[in-house]
Amino acid sequence: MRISALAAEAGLPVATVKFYLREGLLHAGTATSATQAAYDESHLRRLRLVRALLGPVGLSVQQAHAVLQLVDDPGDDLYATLGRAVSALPPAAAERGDASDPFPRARAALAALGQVYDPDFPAVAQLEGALAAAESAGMPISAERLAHYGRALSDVAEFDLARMPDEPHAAVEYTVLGTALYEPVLTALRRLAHQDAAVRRLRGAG
Amino acid sequence: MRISALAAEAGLPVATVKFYLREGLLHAGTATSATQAAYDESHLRRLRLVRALLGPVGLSVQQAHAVLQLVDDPGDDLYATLGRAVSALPPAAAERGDASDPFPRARAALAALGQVYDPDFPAVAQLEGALAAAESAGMPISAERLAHYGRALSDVAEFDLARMPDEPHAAVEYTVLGTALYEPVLTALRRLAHQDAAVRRLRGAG
DNA sequence: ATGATTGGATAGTGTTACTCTCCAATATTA
DNA sequence: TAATATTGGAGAGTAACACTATCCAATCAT
Repeated sequence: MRISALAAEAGLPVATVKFYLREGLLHAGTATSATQAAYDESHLRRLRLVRALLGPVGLSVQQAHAVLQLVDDPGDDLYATLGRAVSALPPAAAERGDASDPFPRARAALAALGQVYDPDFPAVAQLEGALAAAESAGMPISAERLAHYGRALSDVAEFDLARMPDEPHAAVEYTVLGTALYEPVLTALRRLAHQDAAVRRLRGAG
Repeated sequence: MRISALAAEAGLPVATVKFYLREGLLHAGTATSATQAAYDESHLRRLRLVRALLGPVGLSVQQAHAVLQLVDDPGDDLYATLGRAVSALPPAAAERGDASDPFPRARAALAALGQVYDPDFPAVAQLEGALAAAESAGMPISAERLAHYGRALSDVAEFDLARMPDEPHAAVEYTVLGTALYEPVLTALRRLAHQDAAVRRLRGAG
């Protein structure tokens, strides 16, 4: 398969495929001569993944590159790799404040939930940022709400973890792509559940 | 309070505050002369909200404008206003396909969950887009997983709905800002719950 | 043999979210 | 009151981003 066929199958302009090659989002084809290379199914699959990450998931090219690199070759330390990979995904995290207690809101929240607090895990900074944003926007999150949310999402996490593959490479792919691809599903489902509940409530009232 | 004081309190350059005024994200101050205007607490609160929407929540200026306009004056139809407001938030939705069945994946998913399917509600298109992205990236979402996620988020929705104010204006503000500000909290909590579950699992194994 | 296509490089485009500069009118300070 | 600073408003400029277009000599297809 040459580049024009690849681009056509993926539904992209050739120029865009070349751009992804240059940016390292897509591995090069096998050269068959000085001015020709062959592409296969793996390139097509990768292109579809790239499009999903750049489009619906909303990653930048840089973020997608970071994520794909970790999926392609995860290091020895599975735990650290997962942390790094997930930190490449939006939303943006808070900067760490006071050195002795960099993420006070997140620390308190996790303590209340009875969960591990590790300031080096990037999602902690994300939680801090999200809590701080809600607070500064005048809609702070109550402990009660946090507890409720935490319970619901622990439930989701248990489900996901139970289905995580054992083999490290597959585990990283599952975790990273699962986070990137399934989070939008979760937010859409939340909104729809809201709508559903609202409709039932209006019906009951009307 | 003049513009320089307002900007200083909000921690923003004066030029940026002027930019928000131009873009309609911030209401004008009350003019005290041809070249002076006074700003008050309401402007400061609004600036904090705008920063939260543009920063951690990740809205574009356009999206933030749309959201704020609906919060500022919601129409008569509460249900339609909420739909419109939430549709202004990311992630991007799928385009509707075949006219007779524009969102097949979302329709099937909602049927399985026993929830209302209304193709005009924008979150349906978001769900379709997210499901399609996962599928085309090679990680389709099983019915089992969807059911599990749906249950967990219905739980979240029930909690939120029970706390929704009765007065229409307040209800729109609660729903829209709640969605914008609390969704990042939910995704952060999901990631942390994963980490927590993973740590416990590694500990158990090691 | 001849026209089209390729990989590779470089430059250009449209969008977004600011940021800078300028202005005459007004405030503040000396 | 004179000198200096700041204001609201408008327009142009900028940096990052994700492509997109153009060009080239080498090669392929017919």
